[in-house]
Amino acid sequence: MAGNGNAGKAKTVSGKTATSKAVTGKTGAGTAGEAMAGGSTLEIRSDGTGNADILEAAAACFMEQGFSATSIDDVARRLGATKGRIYHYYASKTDLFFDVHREGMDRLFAAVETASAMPGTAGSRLARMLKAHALASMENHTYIAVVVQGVHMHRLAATTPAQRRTLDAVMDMRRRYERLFRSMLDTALEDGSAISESPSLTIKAALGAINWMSIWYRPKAGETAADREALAEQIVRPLRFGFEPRRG
Amino acid sequence: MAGNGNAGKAKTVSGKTATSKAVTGKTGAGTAGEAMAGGSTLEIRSDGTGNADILEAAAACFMEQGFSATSIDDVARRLGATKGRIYHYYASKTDLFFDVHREGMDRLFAAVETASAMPGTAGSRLARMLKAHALASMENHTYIAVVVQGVHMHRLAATTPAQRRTLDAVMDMRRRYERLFRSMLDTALEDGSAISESPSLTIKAALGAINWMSIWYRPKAGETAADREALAEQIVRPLRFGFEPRRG
DNA sequence: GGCTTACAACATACTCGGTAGTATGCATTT
DNA sequence: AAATGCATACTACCGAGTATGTTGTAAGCC
Repeated sequence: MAGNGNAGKAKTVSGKTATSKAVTGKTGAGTAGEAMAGGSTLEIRSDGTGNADILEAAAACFMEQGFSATSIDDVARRLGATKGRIYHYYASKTDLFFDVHREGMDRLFAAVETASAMPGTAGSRLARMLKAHALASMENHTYIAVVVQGVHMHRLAATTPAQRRTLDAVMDMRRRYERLFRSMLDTALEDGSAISESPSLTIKAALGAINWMSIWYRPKAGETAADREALAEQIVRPLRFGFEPRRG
Repeated sequence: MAGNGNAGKAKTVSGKTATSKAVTGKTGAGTAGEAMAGGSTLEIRSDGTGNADILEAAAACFMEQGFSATSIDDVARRLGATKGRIYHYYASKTDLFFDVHREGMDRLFAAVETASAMPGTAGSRLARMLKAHALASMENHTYIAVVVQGVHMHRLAATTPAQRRTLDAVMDMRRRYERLFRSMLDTALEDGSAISESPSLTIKAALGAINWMSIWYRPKAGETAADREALAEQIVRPLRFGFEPRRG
């Protein structure tokens, strides 16, 4: 029963001893301990028609009220639906949250990896990545707000058994993401296109400055892509050059 | 009844139509619209013997689990006490949260205002303030984690009537705090001890980078004051000089 | 200095609304 | 006719706030 090849419809489940719907590892026979890129341990429906709306509504609710203050009924209400619809796709509120988180991370990865493949010195590529990160954070700010919240989810959802696994996968995703920036900085340090006394903290400072946008940034009415572009540029500039005047 | 000079014991209350304990504005007859530094609209006991422990426990719980996931019983359990003790001093969970928030802001103000009074160019004083902010954030990281959460409290606790006032006071405190940095940067821009194309975003980036520490920073076992000093220095440095190499 | 009174500083016991999760019903599609 | 894609109805529990009881202690009185 568990592990049949039916890849058409898999409810997002985490733990539980239930009989029919407990499907923890789905895509093929995943050996425990795998950490594939992009595909976490939890899974959604294949065609994202129904879920996209749910994800969108959930992301908005989680952003506005936070995880625990958001009720499933809140999400359903925003959808113009009821709990039944949500629980048809997700086994628990936590699973829903993690799926929003995963979606957000996916979008970040896509944006930043594209930027990292651009030509130029490692230093300028790092700047591009930071700008891409800022831009993606603005364009998907509801999802990214959830991603930010997810950092705190260390002990919170550690209740269910295999739910812990999905959380580990999410945490791993975060680490890999930060490593993307870190390794680019290391390259830049080697070829002299960047300087840093403590690369780890330099990255944390830069990413922190941008992630903090999820606190204060809200899209203005009539905001254009050019506006966001300018904003991203202006938030990255002080990180590149600092506020100390340059002489020479 | 309301507004008597009894400054010895005032329960922290926000709204409510209750008879005996509704004391919203206490220190003298505060005209509505005042924005005094340090003294918010809500108030605690004068001698902080009993509350200090409550604040400490509450800050720890709020940091670990967040506001809405923390129950009053959680705080009481950490205190080795019961609800009764907490509700003896605070009228609601929200009031408790705001008091932790206020305490955190008070400590930040104290640290940064001291730093801003130091000699040197405006640019170097700004750097000192940022470092002081980082240091205070580490030394009071439980409280500061609550302060960070407080940013999201816009719509959340807007339920009770006069509770809204205390929230406004808190928000005002935050703005004044950021303005401390902003005006110092403006001074530095005038005398040429700092550069910035967009002062507002430069401040947001710098403060964001440091505030983000409340996400990843946790005191190590056996950590010394010198360790924190070094950490503060290393987090501020990239903000001053950037990661782009300086020529000349 | 004893006695009482009153209040502070809690603990205990209870209410009651909200919420996660479940069970089931029902229409539509395949 | 079987499964999908929901909605409706129900349960069980947790948690905020309240009401009330209990103990220590300082104050007033003689």
